[in-house]
Parts: sequence; structure tokens; C-alpha cells
Amino acid sequence: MESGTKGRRSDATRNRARILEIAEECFAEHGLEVPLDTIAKQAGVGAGTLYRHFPNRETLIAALVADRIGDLQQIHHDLVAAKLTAGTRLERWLEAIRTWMTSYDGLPDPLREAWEKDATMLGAHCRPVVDMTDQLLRDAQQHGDARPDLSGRDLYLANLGAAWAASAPLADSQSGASIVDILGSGWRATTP
Amino acid sequence: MESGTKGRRSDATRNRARILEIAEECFAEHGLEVPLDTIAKQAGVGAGTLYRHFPNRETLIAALVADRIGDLQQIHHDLVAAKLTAGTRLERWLEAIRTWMTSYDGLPDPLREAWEKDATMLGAHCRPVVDMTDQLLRDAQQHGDARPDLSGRDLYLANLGAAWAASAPLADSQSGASIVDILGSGWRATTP
Amino acid sequence: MESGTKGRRSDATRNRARILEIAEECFAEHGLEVPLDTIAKQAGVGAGTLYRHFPNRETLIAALVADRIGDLQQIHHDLVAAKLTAGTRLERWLEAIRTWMTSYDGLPDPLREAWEKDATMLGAHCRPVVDMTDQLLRDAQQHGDARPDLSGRDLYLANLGAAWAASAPLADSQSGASIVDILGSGWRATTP
Amino acid sequence: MESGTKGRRSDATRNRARILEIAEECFAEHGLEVPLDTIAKQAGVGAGTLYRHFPNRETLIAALVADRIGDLQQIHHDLVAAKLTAGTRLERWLEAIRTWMTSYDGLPDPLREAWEKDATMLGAHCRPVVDMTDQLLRDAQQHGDARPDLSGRDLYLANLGAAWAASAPLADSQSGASIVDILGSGWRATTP
DNA sequence: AATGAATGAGTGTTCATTCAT
DNA sequence: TATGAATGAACACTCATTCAT
Repeated sequence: MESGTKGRRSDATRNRARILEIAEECFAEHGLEVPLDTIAKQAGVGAGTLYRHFPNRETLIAALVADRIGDLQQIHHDLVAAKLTAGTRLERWLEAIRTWMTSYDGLPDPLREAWEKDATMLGAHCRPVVDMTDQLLRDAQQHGDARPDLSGRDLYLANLGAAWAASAPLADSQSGASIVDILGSGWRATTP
Repeated sequence: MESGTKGRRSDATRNRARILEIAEECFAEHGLEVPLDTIAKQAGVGAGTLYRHFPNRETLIAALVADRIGDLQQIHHDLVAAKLTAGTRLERWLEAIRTWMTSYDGLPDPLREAWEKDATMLGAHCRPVVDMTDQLLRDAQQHGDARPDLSGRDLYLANLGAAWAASAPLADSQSGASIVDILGSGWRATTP
Repeated sequence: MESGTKGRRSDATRNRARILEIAEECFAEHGLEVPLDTIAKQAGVGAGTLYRHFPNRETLIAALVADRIGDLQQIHHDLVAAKLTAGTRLERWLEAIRTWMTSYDGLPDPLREAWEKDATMLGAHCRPVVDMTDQLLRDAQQHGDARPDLSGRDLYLANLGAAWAASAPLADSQSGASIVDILGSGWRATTP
Repeated sequence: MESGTKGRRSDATRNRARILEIAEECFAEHGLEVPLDTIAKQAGVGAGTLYRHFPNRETLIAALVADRIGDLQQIHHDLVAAKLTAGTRLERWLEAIRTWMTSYDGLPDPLREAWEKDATMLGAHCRPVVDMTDQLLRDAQQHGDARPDLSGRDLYLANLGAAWAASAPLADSQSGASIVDILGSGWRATTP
């Protein structure tokens, strides 16, 4: 009963990976609401197996998102080392997280749902992103590139809203750009 | 034969009103996704009656929203007449539409869904709100109170995003205020 | 309370006619299953009015069918007077009733349903058609043009079946002709 | 690991069989239109289970019909081997398919609906029946027992019409026999 | 006699989750 | 650990018929 345990485990690992892979495809293609059954079937595993690895849709999304967070951390790392003004770094960072926030159609919704709910898998995963945002913001603030009265939380949430809004059915890329622009400079005219 | 002849009309009107009333309650209490049957039952009418008045959920939401748009038009009217700077007017207006956008929990979603889809009831209802936003924005732009490169559409959508983001489960009012602030002045420090 | 009664009645007559007219159109266009509401609406009358004139769908169909039976009676009349063999007369007649049976898409079904149910409106209307069939059959039998062991009922029902079968979704006109042919001469080879 | 591994398969098989069994009863008793829910309930399974096995009513009917087609194939087999004239064989065969066509009340309708629609389950199942009819017909034609100008399709459809007509509410068995007779020998008197 | 609002039961289908094997 | 069959509540929408006005 003990023999081959490792074998089993590798099977499980492989299954988990395969599910993730297929889930990514399905989510990307049919949106975040695809029946979990569909994913299981396409991954060639039973529904129960999917469930064992990911007790609910949120967990599955979280796992997928976690993967991308690795990329984000890399970007953060590179950005910190980059020869750029702190303001530009933050700018690039915000762009990166908005891209991340729209990895899948409909992703902003669970992301908002998980907002600061550290208890949830997804919420926990997001925490470092907020932290990294905060760090870059602090830096920009110290260099006088960002308003001193904002927090990383604020900026993260505002960008999440922007990402969400830019996904409106008929919103052209121009709209998205404008929203981002507003986020950066506000709608007010800067009085000279 | 002409005096007050409304036929069953009065009953119908009463029913319609009652459905709307209950729908408002249900939406407010259980969110925008409550089974329509629940509303019908609670309103004491058959499912068919609800359906006769509002062929689908969207129509029902639209009707509810339309009610509030009346208020918005009043506000717009008052604002135009008010002795305020154009910038302040716009500021107040944006606040008003954000309040409207969050009349019900989850309202931003159908609002975004209906974005510029004039064919839908809800989309059609939103149009004037965008227009009023545009008008006040143009005014502010002419007075140098707002950036000249923005459109009412942009501002509307950005505020919708803000309203949505501010509805995050644990988002405190402080977060909301910050987001609004970002919308107004951007996150960048204004270099002197 | 008595004055103007005639006026009212003419209104009713007009309504009835209009409903019939529209029903014909609707049945022809959308089949025999169209919602009665649709007919009422298109006829510009209330559902209750339609219902007053035709307590159910069957009655409405019956009325429509009755109109066409007038034509059938004319045909019968002409046929009887025509200089044709009794067999040819019957042949023509059967063709005519099959055409009548397919006046509307799906008509064979209620026709079969009403089969010999004299109590129903439709059943009552069909009776004379069966009788006319019987008469022409008897005649043909007496002239040795038809098998003596058949009844008009048999022939009517067989032709109803043929009309029904020929309405199969992908049944080409060739199939219909063959079925009719089988009805006329049987599938067996006539041994010389 | 290979020995008798069927997993839940046996349960599933049993369920499938039970559903079929109950469906047969329900269809026989209440006609082909009984709510599928009723069948599920009576079979003691959830609606989803029924749906898993038979995605729609047509599939369910098809499965039921398929069972009987097995019998039909047996009959065909026996008939081919039987010491009978080709004409008699065909005669018996047509009788058999008419019996099959009326296995359930209202069956001719979906059968006609599926006519030559090979894409549907039911249509596909019917195909071999038409083929077998054709085969026996060809045979009869070669022996001079059947008219050479008919096809199996014609004969199948004509018999479907006969089966349908014979199911008229008050159609006595005598009517049915007559219709069949007409199919066989036509209504015309065979001129000596 | 006409209106048309109201009724409300009825049905096919979906899918997250469980659990026996 | 994997399987995948089973569950069963949930839901939107239709439409024949009634009946108050």
C-alpha cells in the first residue's frame, strides 16, 4: 500500500498541471464561467479529480492567476533594477498589473470579490501584487513622482476598476487609454 | 363614457408599480440576480403578469434605473442653474452619477453590459446620462476647469469603473474617496 | 337597451370575419400552432373577443376549414355534372380533398383528431366531405371503376394518411405522387 | 485491475435500463408527450441522470425504438429465409413495420419528423428499416410480385401514413385493415 | 359585446458538488 | 487517488383561458 506512492504522486502532479493547462485554454476561449465539467472532460479527468485539486472555481482561478503572478514578480524585479525614474517605473507597473488583471475575460470580477479577503486563495495571491504596487508607489512618492496621500491599495483598486471598465462590450482601445490617462493625470486641467 | 375611463388600466398600473416596488426591495436585499419568480411571488402576481410588464430582467432593471434618471435630470437642471464654477458643477455631477450607478448592489455590471448598446432598454436610458456628462464636461473645458482632451464618454466610463471598484466587498469609504480623488487629480504629483 | 343592437351585431360580424382572415394568414405562415394571442393581437381585437367567437383553437380551425368546404362542395357539384367516368370523377375528387387536407401546414392532425367525432365542430364539418367521398365512391363502384368492398370512410381516412405522409419534412413531390399511386393501384403487380 | 472493472458502470447500466423501462410504460400509458420529469421521477432518478443518458426526448424515443428495431431485424432475417413467395414476404414485412410504427401512441409523428434526417438519432435508426423494406421490395419486384416502379422509400412512407391514419381516435380495426388493403391493391377495381 | 390584464401551472435544461466504486 | 454517475434545486419563459371593467 506504500509501494509506488511516489508514482501516484507524480500522476497527481501531472493531472494538476494538465487541468491547469486546459483551464487556461477554456477560460481564455469561453470566459471564466465555463462549466467545470467541460474543463474536466477536456483535461481527460473525472469531475472528482478536478474537484480534489481545486475545490471550487475560485481556487482554480487563483492557481492560474498565481502562475501569472510569477511573471509579475519578475517584472517587478526588473523594474526595480531598471534605470528609470520612479514615476516611470510605477507607470509601467500599473500597466503590467492591468494586463494581468485582464488575463482572462471577466477576471476583474473574482479579483474584486477577493479584494482583501486574505482567507480566500485568490485574495491571498493578490496580496503581494498590492504590496508590490505599494512599494513602487512609496518609491515614486519619495522621489516626488506621485502624490503622497495615496496608498498602494487605492492605486491597485483604481486600476482594477479601470481594467474592468475598459472591458465594456463596445469600449474601444481609445476609451481604455483615456481612462488610464484620467487615472494618471485626473480629469482636471492643471492650472499653470 | 370619457370620464376617467381607464378600464383595467388602474389595476395594471397598480400592479406595475407594485412589481417595481418589490423589485427594488428584492434587488436591494438580494442583489440584482434574484429569480424573477421571487419578485412576482412577493409582489403577489403571477409570473405572467411580471413578464407582461417587463419581458426580461434587463427591462425591469431599466425601469428601475429610469426612475432614478428622473432625479438625475433634476440634479443636472439644478446644477446648470447653480452659481458654481463649471469645475465644481462637473464634480458634483460625477458624484451624483456614481451614486446613481450604485443605487443597487451589482448595478454597474448591467450598466457596463448596456454600454452604448442603444438597442437595449437600459442602454437607451443611459444615453442621456452620458450626454449630460458630456455637456457639463464641455462647459468645464471651456472654462479651463477640465482637460480639453477628454470626452463625456470617457468620464462616464471611468466613473462607472470607480463606482464598480468602490463596491468591492471590503472597500471602505476611504478607498472610494481615494479612487474618486485619483479620477479627479490623477496619481501623479503635480510638478510645481 | 334594445336600440342599436343591429349596429353592435355588425361590429361582431366584422370582428369575426377579421379574426378569420388573420387566422388564415397566421396559420398559413406560422403553422397551426401559433399562439392564439398572436392572432388576436394582429387582428386588433382583445383575446377575449377572439375567445368569444371561437372558444378554442379547434373551433377556429373548424371555421376556416368550413370555408374551404364550400369550395369542395362546388367541386363535388361540378364533378357530378362532368362528363367523366365515375372512376375519373373519384380520382379528381380524392385529389381535391387531399389538397383541402393540406390547406394549412399540420392540418391533417386536427383532422384525424376530429375523425368521426361529430360532437366537435371540426368533426361535424368533415362529415359531409366523407359523405361526398362515399357518394362518388358508390358511383364508381356501380360503374365497376372501384372495388366494391370499400367504404367512403376508408378512402377518406386513407387519403388523410397520404396527405399526412406527403407532408414529411423532406418528402419530395415524387414521394407524394408515389403514395397516391399506391393508394390508387396498390403496390402489388397486377398479374396479367 | 482489469478483472470485471466496470466501476459504477453497473449502476449506470441499471439506471439506463430502468429509465428505458419506465419511459416505455409512460409513453405507452400517457403518450409520447409525457413530461420527461415525470419519467425521471417515476424511475427514481434525478432529472440530470435522465438527461445524462438521453439528452432529449427524441434520443429517448430513438433508444426505445432501437430496441424494437432489433426485433425487426430478426423478423427480416427470418422472412428472408422463409419458404414464402417474395410477395408474401413483403406483405408480412409491411405488417411488421406497421406494428413497429405503432409501438407507442403517437410514434408515427416523430418518425415522420425524422424522415430521412440521418443526422438525428431517430432518423439514423430508421434508415435500416427503409433499407430492409427496399430489399424485400426489390425481391418482390424481381419475382413479379410487386410493381416495378416503386421504391422502398415510397412504400415505407405510405405505410407510415397508413399506420398514422389507423391510429385515428375512433378508427376501428376494420378501417385499419381497409387502408392496408388499399395500400396493397389500390382502390381501383382490377379490370378483368 | 369588447377589452386586455391576470393567471399560474408546466417544462426542458444546467451544473456545482457529492460519493460509491 | 481517480473516476464519472448521480443528484436535484433552480429558472426563465409561454400561453390557453378567465373575468373584472
